[in-house]
Amino acid sequence: MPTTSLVWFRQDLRLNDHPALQAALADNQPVIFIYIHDTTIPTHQTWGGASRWWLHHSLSQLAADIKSRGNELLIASGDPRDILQQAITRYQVNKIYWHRCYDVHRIASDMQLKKQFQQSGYYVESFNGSLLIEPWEIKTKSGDPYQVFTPFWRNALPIIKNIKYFMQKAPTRLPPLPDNFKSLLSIDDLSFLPKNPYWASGFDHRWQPGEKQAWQQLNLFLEENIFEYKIKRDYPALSHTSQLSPYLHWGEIAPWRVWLRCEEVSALTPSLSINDRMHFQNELGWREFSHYLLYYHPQLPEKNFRSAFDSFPWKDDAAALQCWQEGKTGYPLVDAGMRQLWHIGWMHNRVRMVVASFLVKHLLLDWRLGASWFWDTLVDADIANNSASWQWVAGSGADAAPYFRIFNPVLQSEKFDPDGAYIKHWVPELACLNAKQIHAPWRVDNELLKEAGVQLNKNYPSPIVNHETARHQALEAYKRIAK
DNA sequence: TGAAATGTTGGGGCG
DNA sequence: ACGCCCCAACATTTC
Repeated sequence: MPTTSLVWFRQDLRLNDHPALQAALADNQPVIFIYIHDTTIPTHQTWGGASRWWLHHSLSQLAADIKSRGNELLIASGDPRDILQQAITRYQVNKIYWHRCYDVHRIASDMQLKKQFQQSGYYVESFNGSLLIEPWEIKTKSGDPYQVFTPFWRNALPIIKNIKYFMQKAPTRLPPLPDNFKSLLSIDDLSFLPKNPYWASGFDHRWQPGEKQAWQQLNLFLEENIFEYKIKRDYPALSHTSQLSPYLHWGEIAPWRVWLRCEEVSALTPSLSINDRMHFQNELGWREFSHYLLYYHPQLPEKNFRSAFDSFPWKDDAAALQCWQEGKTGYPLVDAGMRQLWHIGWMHNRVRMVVASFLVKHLLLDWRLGASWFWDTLVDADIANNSASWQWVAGSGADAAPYFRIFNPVLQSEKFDPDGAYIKHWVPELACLNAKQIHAPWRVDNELLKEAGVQLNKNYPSPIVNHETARHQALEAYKRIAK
C-alpha cells in the first residue's frame, strides 16, 4: 500500500500561498486534506455563532475548490489527536503538515502532537500560514518582547521588507486520493448554520466567504477604496476600510499577499499617497501586534494585562448589558453600531471603538463581557485581535488607551457620521431626523420629534446613562485603581 | 485611534 | 483716544 501525505487545514482555508499544501505536493504521493472541528478547544474559545456561519461557507468553498481539482476535503469532528491518528492508520500517512496557531491551547496541543507523531516515525512539519512576522522573530535589544506598538512596528518593518514570502498560486490539479478514501462527515453534519430561528439572512446578503471573494475584496480595496484611507476610513457610512478582516482571520488570503499586493499597487499608482498606504499597513501591524501579545501573554483573553485592573470596580448590571447588546442605549451611533453587528456580523472599526468605550467607560461593565459578545457575533472574531483590542479600549492592556480617554458618543457621531447616513441605515426609527438632530434626539424639541415620528421611550429609548455623569463616574473609578 | 477644563490672545463694542 | 469688558478662537493642560 502506498504512503500518503496529510494536510491539516485550520485557519488557512485557501489553496494559494499555502506552504503546507505545497510541501505535501512536493512529496509526489496521494494527499489527504482534512478539516477537524476541534472539540477540545476551551469553551471561551469555541467558535461563536457568527464565526460558525462564516466557517460553514468557507469550508464549502474550499471543499468545492479541492473537488474541482480532483481531490476531496475530509471533514471530521472530535479530538484532533484521535482523528489524525485514525487517518494516519487508515491511509498509511507518513507525512503531516499544518500551519501554526498562536493561542496557548493550540500551541500546547500542537507540540504534543508533533512529539507524538515524530516518536512514531512520521515526518511532521508546521509552517507560518497567517502572520507577516512570527512572535519569536522580533524582540527588543534587551531580549524581552515588545510591550508598545510603535517600537514593535518600527522594528518589524525592515524585517518584513526583507522576508521572502511564500508566494505560490493554487495548483490546477491536486494529487489523487488514496484508494480506500472514505469521507466521514459532510459540512452540513457540523450544523454550523443557525436554525430556529435562522438569523443569518443579513449575513447572506452582505458576505461571500471564500478565497475567491477574498481576492476580489483585496482588489476592490486597492483599486478604489484605499484612496484617502487615512481620512475616510473613519466614516462608517463610507466603504473606505479594507473589510478583509474575516478573510484574514480564516486564512482565505495570506497577509503577506495583502501586504505585497499593496506595495505593488502603490508602486504603480503615484496618486496613492504614502500616508494612506502606511495607515493601512499600520492596521495590518496591529493585527501582527495582537498575535505577538497573545503569544507572549497567553492569558490575554481572560486576564487584565495590567494587574492593577484586577481591582477595578466593574458594575454588575445585566439590564444595561442587554441594552448595549440590543442597540438600545439611546445613543444613536452606539445603537447603530450594535445593530450593524447583529445584522451582518461585522462593525465598522471607528464604531467598534465607540461602542467598546461606551460599554467599559459609560456603563462600567467588564471588558470581558464586551469581548465575549463580540466573540459570538463577529464573523471576524479572532482570539488575538479581540482580546488585545478590548484590553486596549479598557485601558488594561499593553500600550493601551489611557483610561481618561473617554469617547463622547455624540461628538463622535457628529464628527464621523455628519449627515447621519450610517445611523439612518441601522436605526431607521430615527431616519426622519435631520443631520443636526439625529446625534442626540433627546435634545430635540418635542414638536420637532413628533414631526419626525420619534417618541422617546416608546419607539426609541432616551439615553440609559447621562454622558457627563457617566464620564465623572468613570474617572472616579479610575482614580480608585490608580492609587 | 479624545474631550473637557483652563489659559491666552486679540478684535470690537462701549462708556 | 483710552481702558474695560466680552467672548470667540485658538492653545495648553488636565482628566
